[in-house]
Amino acid sequence: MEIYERLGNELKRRKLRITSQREAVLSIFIENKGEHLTADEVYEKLSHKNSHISKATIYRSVELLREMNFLSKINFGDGLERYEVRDAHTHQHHHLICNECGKVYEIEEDLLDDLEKLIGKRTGFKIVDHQLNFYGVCPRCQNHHKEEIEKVEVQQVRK
Amino acid sequence: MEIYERLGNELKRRKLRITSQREAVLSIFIENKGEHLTADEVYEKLSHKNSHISKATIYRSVELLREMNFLSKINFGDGLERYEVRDAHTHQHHHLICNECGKVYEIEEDLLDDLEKLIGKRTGFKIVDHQLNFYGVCPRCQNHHKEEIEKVEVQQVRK
DNA sequence: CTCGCTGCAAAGCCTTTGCATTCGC
DNA sequence: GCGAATGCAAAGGCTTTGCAGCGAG
Repeated sequence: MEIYERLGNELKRRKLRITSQREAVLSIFIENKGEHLTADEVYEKLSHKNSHISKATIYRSVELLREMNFLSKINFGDGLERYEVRDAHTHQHHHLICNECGKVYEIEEDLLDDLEKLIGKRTGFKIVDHQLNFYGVCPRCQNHHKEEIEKVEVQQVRK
Repeated sequence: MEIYERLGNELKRRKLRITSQREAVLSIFIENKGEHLTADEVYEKLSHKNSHISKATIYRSVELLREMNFLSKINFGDGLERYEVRDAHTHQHHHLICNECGKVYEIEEDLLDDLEKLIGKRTGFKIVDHQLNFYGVCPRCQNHHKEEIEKVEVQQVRK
């Protein structure tokens, strides 16, 4: 089923209204699949499309879309709340965050399905979602370090 | 090695100063192992010990302690930055968060050591940390749901 | 004695809220 | 037309920052 149709159905089911703003906010996430957008970034992207929706409405919409499972909330520890489309048909994916440059890489496969089931069984939790972040230093930043060390060594040799 | 000694050494190594405030902040985490404290909670716990340290200093200290790997920063999606002691000798643990009551449970074992190594090898990242959160409904809240449903059914039968 | 650290208050930023107006149904 | 949703501006809450004074080395 098409996603905007699903949105309409879900809103009806909850006796909420189908508004252009709600559809527009969802459209930004669909057009930017794979990005982890903050409310402010959604606002900017909408502005560029000459669609002026107030920030208050964006905050209200992303939270609603999350409750209806169209979006996932993610957090990379930078103090901002981010959201991304949640596609029921694809696997969950995870994030690899570089502590130095802040860049976020994605790991496409979901390696935690079995783990999730196991933990659910063992704890009695009805688990509906998980979020896994790895933190480290990406290859690029590792190379920069090496270069700096080499520079220092060269300078010491020159002394 | 004792942890305050490690703190002193690490501060010296970085040519920073050993202050009573830094030790006091770390002490709160040691005395509250297993809790996930916000800056404000640290402030409150210090006040109860008649140790009045300004919030600014607490924010600066927890961030420094994190950089030095004495603390881990964790985020449960409630808009607050939390920290907990990071014990090099014990395994990492994960969090199980109830979407209804907000309670956080801990899963003691670390199931991701191998996964971390695998991903490091495959991506070239030098991974130093990971954070895994599961979200769902805890057994207690599931029971409340059942009771509510039963209530409704009983009322319907009575009609 | 020097320079880093702290405390205080103010500023900054992201997010939420109150309320009048608009608009879906 | 009714009640929900939006927009605006203001408020709220957590965190950071500037700067004077203090204190570790």
